[in-house]
Amino acid sequence: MATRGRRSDGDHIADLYRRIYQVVRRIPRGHVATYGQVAELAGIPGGARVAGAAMRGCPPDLGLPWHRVVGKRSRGMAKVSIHDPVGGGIQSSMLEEEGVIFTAAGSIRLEQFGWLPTDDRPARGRRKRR
DNA sequence: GCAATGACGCTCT
DNA sequence: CAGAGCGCCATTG
Repeated sequence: MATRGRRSDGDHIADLYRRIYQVVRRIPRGHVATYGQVAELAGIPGGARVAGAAMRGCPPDLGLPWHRVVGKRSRGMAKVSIHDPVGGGIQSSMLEEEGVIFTAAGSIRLEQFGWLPTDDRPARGRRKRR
């Protein structure tokens, strides 16, 4: 599928999607990232929609923390963009459980819970111990 | 290969 | 701060 038809059997999902899942997986608990951020880190600048499409078909087998991915509504403010009333409720509950606080309007302050992809990579071989 | 769709993003009103 | 419109990218039919 997907015009490239490389992997005939199994196939599953495009390698690009896999990269997106990998990015979502590295989001620290208690923080949230936007689709645009995930897409850019995955190698798709401006492909926020693609990240969403990938999340929509997120395989539960990977235990992907998709609930940490939110839609950037305004500068410094994000909100759950899931169209599913049930899934959206689950995501809010999960985030709240992780310590994320929602405003009265149901938005999240990125300046407080926004994930900053900077600290990662101790370089000196010193692995960060979680 | 073209047309339509979508868990988005930014700007203007 | 909230709502509506247009644009961007990849997948699917």
